[in-house]
Amino acid sequence: MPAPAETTVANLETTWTIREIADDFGVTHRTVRHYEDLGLIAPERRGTTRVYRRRDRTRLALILRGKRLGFPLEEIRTIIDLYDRPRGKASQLEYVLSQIDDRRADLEQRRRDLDDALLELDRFEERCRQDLERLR
Amino acid sequence: MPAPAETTVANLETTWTIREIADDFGVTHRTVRHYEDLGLIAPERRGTTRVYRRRDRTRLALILRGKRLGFPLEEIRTIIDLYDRPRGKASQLEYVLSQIDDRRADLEQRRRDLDDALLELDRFEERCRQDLERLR
DNA sequence: GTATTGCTTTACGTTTACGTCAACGTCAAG
DNA sequence: CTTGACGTTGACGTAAACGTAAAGCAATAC
Repeated sequence: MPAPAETTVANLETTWTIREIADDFGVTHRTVRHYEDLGLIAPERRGTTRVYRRRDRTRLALILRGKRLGFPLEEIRTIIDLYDRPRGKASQLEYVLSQIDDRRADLEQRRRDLDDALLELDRFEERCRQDLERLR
Repeated sequence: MPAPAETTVANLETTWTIREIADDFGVTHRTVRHYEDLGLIAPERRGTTRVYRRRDRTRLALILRGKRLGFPLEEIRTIIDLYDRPRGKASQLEYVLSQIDDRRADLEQRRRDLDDALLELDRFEERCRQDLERLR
């Protein structure tokens, strides 16, 4: 009988170098370090070398998705901070919940824009297809 | 009996100054001129003064929506060009249709990202509400 | 041992998307 | 007729998001 606990531990303790995660996510190491400069990720150090773990990968994925959505890095940082912020007291939780509402409003505006753009694209394609039909 | 044709013509011929459309869309006149420098809009001139018409407003709306979606201005220009490109011949229409597919793929990726982000936000809010509940 | 490879920091360069003067033309109001 | 109010064209400034080049340490490869 194998010991899944051990492999789980091994997975959790798997580490990556800066070049490795950069390659994995299709960015340059310079980009990763830039995110660190801005405080979006904070890898451990073994001596002077950066050591990246699973949680760093999760963060990087969050950052890159935020970028695909067109958010500036500073705003992405506030989002990450929001997710990471300690929320032991009720007042802190209330604040976090209000922030969540703000973010949701933003995302839903984007979704409206996106759906509009897709609808327009559909109509435009339809017109093009009809034009093409008429040429035959 | 009123003459709707006249009011239609009047509407179509309504013009605006740079400051007016800028204010209407919540941007500065500098921004509008910047878009003109990049070839995203091309207002008429009465002498040296820019004269904006309905189609310029439509374009500006397109540009600003593109920006809210996080597209760079150069990419927005290619999109506008796509919509405006002459497509008399079949080969041109074929090309436009292929471009449409590319754009749709892009937009749908964004929608996936957006839906993921909204789902995460929902789950996070749920956790926060439960934490808040436990404090009572 | 030295050469290569990969990590590090420091620092300046670049592109995008405008902001911010400066200097000038023009037209209606006082 | 001059004073605003708005228009125009440069030209330079700036913030964000990295790119790039210089120079150094550290471990493995030969």
